[in-house]
Amino acid sequence: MVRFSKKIEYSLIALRYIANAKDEIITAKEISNKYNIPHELLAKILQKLKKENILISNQGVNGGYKISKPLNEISLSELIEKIEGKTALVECLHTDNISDCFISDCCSIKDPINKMQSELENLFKTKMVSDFI
Amino acid sequence: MVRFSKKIEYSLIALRYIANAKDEIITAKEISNKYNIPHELLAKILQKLKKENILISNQGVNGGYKISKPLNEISLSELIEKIEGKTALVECLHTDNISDCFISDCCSIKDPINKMQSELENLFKTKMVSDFI
DNA sequence: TTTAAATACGACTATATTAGTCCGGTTTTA
DNA sequence: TAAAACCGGACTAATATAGTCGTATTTAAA
Repeated sequence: MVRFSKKIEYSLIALRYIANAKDEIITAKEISNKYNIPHELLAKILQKLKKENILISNQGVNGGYKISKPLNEISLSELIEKIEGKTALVECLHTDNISDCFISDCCSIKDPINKMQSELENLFKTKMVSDFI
Repeated sequence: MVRFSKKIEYSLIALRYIANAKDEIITAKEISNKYNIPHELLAKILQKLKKENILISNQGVNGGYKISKPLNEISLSELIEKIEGKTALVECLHTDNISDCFISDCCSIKDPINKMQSELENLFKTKMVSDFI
């Protein structure tokens, strides 16, 4: 019910590794070899992190990735959202279109779940990626 | 990444409904009709809740379910564990057999994730099912 | 004592999500 | 110009979740 996806797990591992290397450029291959992470999958994740401005990339031979900002400035919340997109605790919260939820009239559990949602989000906002190294 | 399963959602809806009915006996059919929840699925969930001593059941004609203890004595944590079983944030934490995790030597993210796990568990322990009605 | 309405239980199927692969590109350095 | 890296999208595989089906068993009432 609450579980990090592989993408998040691999992101944490990779970010830690790249950050530790300071300004040295790190290739996807190096990380995937070291941690036995499928190369193509990791490559995708790093590309995403680059697109989201968490990493900086160099193409071509001797290319690779560098960290673009300190890990204590990236919250778990931000990482999850950028990797997986926004998610909600229950489906009917996902869309603003409440009418999608055919039990909305009689279903009063929505509001408390909403509150729960914020509490979780707040918790994830206070956790920085740097806390996971 | 963090989302209630339908089972949890349906459990909350059903528990609330049954608890509100006080000592009146409620059938799975009544709830599934009212909230458009697949009957067989809800029935299974109620049977599980009975097995876990959250509900009391009567078989036969005029049978159904009653609540066995106040909802403010059932934590979200307990409900989730009883419905879905124990889960961990990342897979290698799931089993005690650390050696399963082939990156355990070099993967230092495990401990912080463990801590995160406890924080989430604590949060879920403080939330009672009664908070969701 | 039979029937109908309910729970009980396990096996099965369908759907959705997640994880991982493949392939054809582009960029860049040696 | 070749090799090594990133880039990107479509595809497949594996797993988890959601839902169905069939067959018992129990029990109240006709």
